[in-house]
Amino acid sequence: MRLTTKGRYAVTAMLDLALHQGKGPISLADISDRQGISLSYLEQLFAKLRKQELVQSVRGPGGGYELKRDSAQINVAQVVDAVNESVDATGCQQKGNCQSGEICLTHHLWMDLSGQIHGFLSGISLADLVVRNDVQTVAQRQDGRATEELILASRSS
Amino acid sequence: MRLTTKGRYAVTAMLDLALHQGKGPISLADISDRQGISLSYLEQLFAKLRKQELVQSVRGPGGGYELKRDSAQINVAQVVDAVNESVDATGCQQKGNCQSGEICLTHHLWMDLSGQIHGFLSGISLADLVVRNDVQTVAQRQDGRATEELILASRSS
DNA sequence: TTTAATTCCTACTAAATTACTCGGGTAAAT
DNA sequence: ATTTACCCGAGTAATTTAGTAGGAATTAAA
Repeated sequence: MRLTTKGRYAVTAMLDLALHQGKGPISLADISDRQGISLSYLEQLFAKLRKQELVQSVRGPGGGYELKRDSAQINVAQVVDAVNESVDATGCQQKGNCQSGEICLTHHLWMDLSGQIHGFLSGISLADLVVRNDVQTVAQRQDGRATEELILASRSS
Repeated sequence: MRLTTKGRYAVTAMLDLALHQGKGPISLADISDRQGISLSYLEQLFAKLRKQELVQSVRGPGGGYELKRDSAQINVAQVVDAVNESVDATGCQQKGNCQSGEICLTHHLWMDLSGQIHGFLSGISLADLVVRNDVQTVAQRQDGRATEELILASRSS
């Protein structure tokens, strides 16, 4: 079962994209600033997200990334799956060869858990997250700070 | 979120204990043979399980481990928690300081997921697992093989 | 047409974690 | 006494994560 910073970063970045939808492509530099994720690392994650056709890119100045589908059509499980291998709690990638070719004592338990997690995460779309109160609050804080930094930067120039 | 071989081994070993309950203490060597887990590694895991008072030990010849509580009173979440730090999907150990002291955009999502996983695993006791068909089948295979090996060993001596 | 912004791509690396091994203890039964 | 088993701490190889580095390709705008 892998659910580490990698998967969390991916979901966070995708949610950032969903929140700033309709303003043209969003650059990874913006996401990096807002979410505090290293730019190079974001590039690697978005390479995978693009392969899975969850985002599309626009190159050149003013370019960036956009969701390839509507935010209601992208769920959290898809995003995590795109960057991790899978939301899988078994040790055998569900093959059932966990104990020298045969299934181990707890194989079905981990299969059930995997199903549970996948069911939960696939039931939550980016659109669902966007309208959540806690997400709105944090997003406002992040956008506010970004604006603040812009003002500070323009003053000092 | 950590759910790796470590946690799976712990649950498997505890289930082995539950399956062979009432036959006196079970040695780690037996569990190692049946479940294909390194003996030394099992020792480390059982040190933690003992600290959490999930098992008790009997030293000396004929010794081993027994469940400290009834198998119905021990759930899978407790076992995983005993060896991993926790079944926690957040990156901040639920402290909410994920983004430079404040909560990150997806904090509540991972809190919810953690709750979901914990709820699922804490709803399954060792006793529940023991009576499952798939567990029974594998247990029979494992016990059968152990007996077979005994016969082969006695023949070659 | 140059410049700058941006994605794209590959390789490398530091830190952490996992999944062990090793070597010696300590307690208790025979 | 000897053996069986738990107990304990240190060390280690492999893997993964998280991130760096450097550059090439693309394209909008100056």
